[in-house]
Amino acid sequence: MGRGKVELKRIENRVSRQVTFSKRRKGLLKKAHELAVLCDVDVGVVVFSERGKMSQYPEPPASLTDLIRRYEYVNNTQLLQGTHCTYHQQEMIAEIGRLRREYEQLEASLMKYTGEDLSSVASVDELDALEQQLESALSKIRARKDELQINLIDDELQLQINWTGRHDGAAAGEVTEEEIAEPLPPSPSFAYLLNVKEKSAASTMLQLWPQTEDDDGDDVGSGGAGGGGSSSPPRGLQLW
Amino acid sequence: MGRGKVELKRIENRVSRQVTFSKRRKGLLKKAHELAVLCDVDVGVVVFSERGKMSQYPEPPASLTDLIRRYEYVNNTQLLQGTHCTYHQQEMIAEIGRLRREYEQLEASLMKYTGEDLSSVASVDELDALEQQLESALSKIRARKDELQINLIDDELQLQINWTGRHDGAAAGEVTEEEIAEPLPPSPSFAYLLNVKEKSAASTMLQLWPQTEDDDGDDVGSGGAGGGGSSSPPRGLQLW
DNA sequence: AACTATTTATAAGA
DNA sequence: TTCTTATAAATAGTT
Repeated sequence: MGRGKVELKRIENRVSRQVTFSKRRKGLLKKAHELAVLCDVDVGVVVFSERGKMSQYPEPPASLTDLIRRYEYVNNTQLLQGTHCTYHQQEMIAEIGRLRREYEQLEASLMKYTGEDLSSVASVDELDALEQQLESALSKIRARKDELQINLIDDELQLQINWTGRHDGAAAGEVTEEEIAEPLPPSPSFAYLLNVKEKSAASTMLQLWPQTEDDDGDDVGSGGAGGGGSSSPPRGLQLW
Repeated sequence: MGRGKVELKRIENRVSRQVTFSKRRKGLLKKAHELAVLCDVDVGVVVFSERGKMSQYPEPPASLTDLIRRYEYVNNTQLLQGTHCTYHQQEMIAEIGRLRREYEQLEASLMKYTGEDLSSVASVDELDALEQQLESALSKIRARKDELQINLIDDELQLQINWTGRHDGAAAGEVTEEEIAEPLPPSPSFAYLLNVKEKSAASTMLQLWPQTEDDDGDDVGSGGAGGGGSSSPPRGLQLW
């Protein structure tokens, strides 16, 4: 369904494959939900992305687990006890490899921008491009600086006005508040590095625990690494 | 899709429900298959009819079982408790955490140098410092550019001299060689990212395999869970 | 991420 | 169940 037929074979283009994956995964989960609701039956779906991220229907792990139990019962398969650490370990090893590679690339980039190591920039053209980028960065930085300084001046001005004019504390607060440079918006695009919420940026992501919306439900077993840590994170199995 | 919209609620008519179930189950399994093939990912589906009959994707129970195993892993449902796997896993988990954090920091730095995200640079002083660094980088880049260009000119000059003067190829080679920008010195300080030689830089390093001379530190994961791989690597990736 | 031309899926009817 | 057909949905390619 789309601008052309697709033959049923692996999409070779990495990007198309990824895009198609997103679209179709969404579609599949929707279909699963519809089937479950319309026909009042139990449906379970698990999808692992190429990078190992898992999606599932039904949403909360609990139900899928139930389904799996049922599946196992039907199959007389007894596998929730196996001694299979291997698979997960493989994933972790792969993850570590990926992270190292990405880290390396990033570090190389940084070295260029810092001028610390230009050895990877062999051509004049590349140097030109880099130069331009740096100049663009510089202008942004200067703009930001100006902005900050103007804010400071504004603030002082407001302060003076408030001191010389009426002494209304509340009003003063509101006035200055508006233009204060947003202090550290939590840079959402990197959230995934700490947490597992965001999807887009995660070129490198090994899902070590299930994704849930606001979560709490997953009883992954407090045990884990540090053992105790029950207080701080509301999400359990916080490994680091 | 059909002659009328359907609202997403249980179909009350028993027969319609049954018919719809058949059709949609078929559709769902087809979609699952397409997703799996097109995007080269693992997909698992289980459907229980009202009367308890089970359908699944992939077809032979074996594969779905594997998927379920994977699901169990991802959910940590029994991970981290296996007595003998635990130690290495803990190390790997810690390693992954470290790498992610370092990656994050690096990425944030890069964003500053690129000017893409200055939100973490809140003070004028910091901006000043950044500005200076960038200017320093720029001057290095320009120096490097000049150097390259001079080399080019030198080369041409030498060429002309060699053409007009004596035709001694070897001598010409030596003269120009001196100033040619060192082509990609292997950036030793990052060696640890690929290999495990260097110690100094390794703020983040988990030894995953024994140190050997050459090595290509890539893709550890190929070996699959089955892992009969006693033959291939002479150094055996002895992880646990 | 949004758009749209097409292909698919499927509801209803036979 | 299966076939047909009108229509709703999904989505491939594009921007």
